[in-house]
Amino acid sequence: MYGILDCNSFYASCERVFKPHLIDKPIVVLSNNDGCVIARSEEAKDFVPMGAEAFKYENVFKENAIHVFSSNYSLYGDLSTRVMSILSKFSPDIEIYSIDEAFFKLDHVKEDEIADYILIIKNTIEKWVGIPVSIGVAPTKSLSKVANKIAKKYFEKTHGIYVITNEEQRVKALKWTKVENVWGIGRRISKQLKLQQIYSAYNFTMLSDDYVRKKFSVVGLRLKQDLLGEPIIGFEAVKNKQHIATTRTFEKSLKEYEPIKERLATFANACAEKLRIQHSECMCLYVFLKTSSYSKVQRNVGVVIHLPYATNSSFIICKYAVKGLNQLFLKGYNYKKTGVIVMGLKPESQHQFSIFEDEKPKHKVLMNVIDGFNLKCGTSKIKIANQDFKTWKMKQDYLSPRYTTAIDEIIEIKCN
DNA sequence: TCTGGGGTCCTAGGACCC
DNA sequence: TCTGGGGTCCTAGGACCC
Repeated sequence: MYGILDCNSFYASCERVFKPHLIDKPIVVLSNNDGCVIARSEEAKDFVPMGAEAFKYENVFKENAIHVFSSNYSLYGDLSTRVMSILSKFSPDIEIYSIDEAFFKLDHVKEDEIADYILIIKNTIEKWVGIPVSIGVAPTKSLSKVANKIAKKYFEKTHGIYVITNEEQRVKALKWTKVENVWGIGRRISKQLKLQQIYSAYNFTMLSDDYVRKKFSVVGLRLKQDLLGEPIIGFEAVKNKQHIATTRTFEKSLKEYEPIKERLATFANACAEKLRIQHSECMCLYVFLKTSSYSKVQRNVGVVIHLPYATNSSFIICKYAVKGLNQLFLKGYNYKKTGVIVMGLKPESQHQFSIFEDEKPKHKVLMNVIDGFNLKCGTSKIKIANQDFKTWKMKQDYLSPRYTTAIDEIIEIKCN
């Protein structure tokens, strides 16, 4: 049996952990630069759609006494780690699927004890971390997702947990599930399915293999079989990333070359650091530069740069990223976003030397020292010279403290 | 003035090999 | 009129996820 644990309104719940007076109050959390809504508590869902532009909804926030937060990834990341580590005490086999979700196996639990067991998991996490969660269990991953939806939807009845064990429950659950809510069926495919009068997940599983295969490829076919109760979608091992991106929208648009170069250098450096964390090197970079997609005058350009040898040196990646920018930058535009994506990743251990290279990959020792120092003394204490001394602030007008990861932002308790 | 930021997998088609 | 039968690798684009 597969379980999926999903934190309820995760970012909003994180904000509540240290502000318990917000329990039962509507909360929204905004994206970087306070751009749009990326998380809503249950209470806020009726007033604000997902992705709503913050500046358009200011009045809605006020009128409905909605508490607004800038995203605080230090806090969410740390609380996520705590949730996952508790879950891993209850199951030897977990697959962290996203910041707020994890699949886990329950082979070690007898079938008739599963419901009790997952209730203990749920209660423990709520008690130890303070994050409410929902858990669905079923014979396959895609069915566990369905079970999870039921657990959330009928909270009063299910207390946030639901188990699909037999065929009757499976069919009932799939008949209840709208086809567009199936994990793996997105907007395009659900639209096509509805044109064929396929409205429920159950209808989808009744289509012929041939038709599904032809129309939606092996991906669709695997999903169908998984929904039928045959575990086809397996556990994913933790793998190194195949590409790594660092991209940001600027708070205000930038016209001049220098500040954009600084941003890009910082992003290139960040990519290099991420590469070193997973012990990979990259063979090429993609650099892009764009104006706001809402502005009248558009410039939206990118370039792939092949490196002479695989590297994860901040200096080299940065140097080539700036070379890319030099090809892309034209004066006279209001640029709003730039970014670097490193691609063609290879394990460091399989470094292919070239005839002109030293016996050690470039800057390896130096990068080790820099990473070690930054780890010990704080991120970005050592930067490269293309970067500014100052920290670029994004718009974060509603940022809560990093209660659990910064000692000077730790919660204060006033005692009489 | 204001509109995140990451990822994955699959397929078709082109270019090449024998 | 007719023109085989395998392969591989790479890329762009489309679909999906959070």
